[in-house]
Amino acid sequence: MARRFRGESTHKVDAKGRVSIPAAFRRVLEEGDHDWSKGLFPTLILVYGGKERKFIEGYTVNAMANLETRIEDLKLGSKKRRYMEHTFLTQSLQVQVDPTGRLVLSQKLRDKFGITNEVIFAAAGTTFQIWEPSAHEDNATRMDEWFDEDDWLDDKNQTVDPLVLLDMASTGE
Amino acid sequence: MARRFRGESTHKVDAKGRVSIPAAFRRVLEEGDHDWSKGLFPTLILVYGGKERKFIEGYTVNAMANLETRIEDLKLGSKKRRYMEHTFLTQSLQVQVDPTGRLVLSQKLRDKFGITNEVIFAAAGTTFQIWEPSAHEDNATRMDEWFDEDDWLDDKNQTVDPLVLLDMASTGE
DNA sequence: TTGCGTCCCATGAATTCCCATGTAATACAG
DNA sequence: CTGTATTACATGGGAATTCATGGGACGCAA
Repeated sequence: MARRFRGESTHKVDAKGRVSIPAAFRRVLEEGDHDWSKGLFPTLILVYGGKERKFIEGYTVNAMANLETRIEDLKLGSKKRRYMEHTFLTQSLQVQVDPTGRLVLSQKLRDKFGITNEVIFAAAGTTFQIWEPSAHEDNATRMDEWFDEDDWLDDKNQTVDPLVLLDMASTGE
Repeated sequence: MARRFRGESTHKVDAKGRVSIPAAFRRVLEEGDHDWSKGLFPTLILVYGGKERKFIEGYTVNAMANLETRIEDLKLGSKKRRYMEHTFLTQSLQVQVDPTGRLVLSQKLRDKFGITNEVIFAAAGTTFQIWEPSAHEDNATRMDEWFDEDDWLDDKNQTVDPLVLLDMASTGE
């Protein structure tokens, strides 16, 4: 399995829409671009579709190729397929990391997500997400609330480690 | 089963955030990194997510691969899964042991856990934890209190050996 | 021309690399 | 078994490199 995106960090967006990609993410992008070799600058795909997705999603070219294959497995002309194509193909764009490790978010993209002068990069395994900071915070808050309000608490109502979620699933260790 | 982390020890954190990893832990990290071979420096994963987790958790790459597999067993797009991804993937980072057996805790990480010039490494079987010293002490105290205040006491209300906890297994936690 | 995107150069800060030292642990010779 | 040589560990400092970020110049298109 290929290397994964990990971690999160905040980056400045300048007047031209340029943003530095976290160095650690660049390594993953390089590994995930079969055309890449040392000295070159990797290509990646940004997906901005999906009404409820409040973030721009970044894919390595390989990961996107994979996703495309899966979409093509859907029945030709079906709603499902059309929808997936609309979300992940139509509303996406291919960009290349520039020599200083940045990518450019066009004005249109920035407007769509309310991005002004900062974004948060958040890793999510095979992809990463680019968030407008306050949207990201909302999301984190909602997650914590969900976890706190639910019933993973033990008898004495003490907080519990997130790992309990795994033990409710199946396969013991 | 692979070698386990054991014991605890205190280490200095220098101005650059460098900390020596206890030598015994390094052996485990080496064994737990399938890519490692003599002369190389093992990779490990640090997890810093989880609102109630007052420590940084260190995983061998193999242990983390294992955890990821279990996360992937959760239903795609489910809250549980999102939460686990957020906690263990987004809020984590991959680091490599350096030639002198150290790792680096970034300023951001140190700030988040209030780490200044010392940390405590505490083994926990398949993982280990890095604590800010006073947080570690608080935790030890709380654990003792939890044990004392609960009902593992026998008829005469005398303290009991922790091993009794094992014999309650069937009762659930 | 006026806004937008691309390319090139610049710079401070953070991070990594390389080398050094004292001390503790271990091996070895007598 | 005992003093000494050797290696392993924990820690520190400075130099070299990478990162994140900013600015100017140029070309293109509406």
